[in-house]
Amino acid sequence: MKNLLYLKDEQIKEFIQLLFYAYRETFSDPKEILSKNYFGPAHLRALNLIESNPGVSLSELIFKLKVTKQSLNRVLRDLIKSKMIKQIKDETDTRKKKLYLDVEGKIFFDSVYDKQKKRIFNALKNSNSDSVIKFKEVLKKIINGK
Amino acid sequence: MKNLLYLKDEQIKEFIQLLFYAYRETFSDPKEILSKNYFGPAHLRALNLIESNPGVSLSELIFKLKVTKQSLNRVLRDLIKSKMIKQIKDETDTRKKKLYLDVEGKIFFDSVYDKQKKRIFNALKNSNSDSVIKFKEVLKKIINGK
DNA sequence: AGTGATAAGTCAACATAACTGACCAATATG
DNA sequence: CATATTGGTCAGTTATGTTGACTTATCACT
Repeated sequence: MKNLLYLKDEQIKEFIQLLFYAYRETFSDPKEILSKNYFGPAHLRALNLIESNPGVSLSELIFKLKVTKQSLNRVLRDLIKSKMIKQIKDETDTRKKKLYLDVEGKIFFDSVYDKQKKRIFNALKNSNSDSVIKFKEVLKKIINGK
Repeated sequence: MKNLLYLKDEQIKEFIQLLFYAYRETFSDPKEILSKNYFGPAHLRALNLIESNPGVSLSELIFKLKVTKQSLNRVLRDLIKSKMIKQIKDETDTRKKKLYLDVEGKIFFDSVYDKQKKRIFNALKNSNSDSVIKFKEVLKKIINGK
């Protein structure tokens, strides 16, 4: 625990590379399915987040994706036009519009997720529950810490 | 080991989200330093790879980054013009040009890496050597497997 | 009831980084 | 010599991001 000698620059640099590859590969898997519907990586990122956070508002989505609302709006327009997502007014604050996958979107996302899932599942299937939890903890520390 | 009941869809979906955030945060840290030199994320990805793989050729870099040579060439032109990287002809195959960080590039990369390092280091400093190795193994499986 | 903040949406102009396709030159390899 | 490979370029296009300005509706507060 106390011995940090193994955490050399070369190790950390390798880590940075691995993060890049892992992200890129995971988000490249459904590329063909997406392009059939004229969607790109930006649509995938939005779909993933809306699916994981049903009822998320536009401003929350902007915060999570770290893009401008003008940029995100273009993507959401496409997704709404093709019935992938729907907006429902928040009851308590009617300014807010909550975003959900629409019926077609759920079907579509299933096929998208199926592609992404395989890669992660195969990587984790030989790890025990404890390793998976630890893995997530480190990822969360990377995200929250600095 | 055999019990995969914990590997539910929700867990895997969370994993996919965490990979997105972890990649984005790690590669956002040096944004300001980069923009001072009129560099963007594409330059960072190239710099990271050339630093980790000194002597890499253009075609190898294209393969690693999964972009077209036209796209990569624009980025490399910028980096060469500002003396960040240099090209050296391969002795055995003079068609190939090996890419290295140039003197200025090494100094510049140090400041870039310093930003990226903190996030990873802080996330891993409380993990033991064994966890770090396991973490890398899973990342590599994600990259290579499908 | 009025003021100011917030949420969503839009228009326009622009920058970055990706793409396709068509070429060319130098060099290596059979 | 013929062909493949490596690197480089030009031109045009697309996707996704940016800034800035402005509107509308709604909420929250005094």
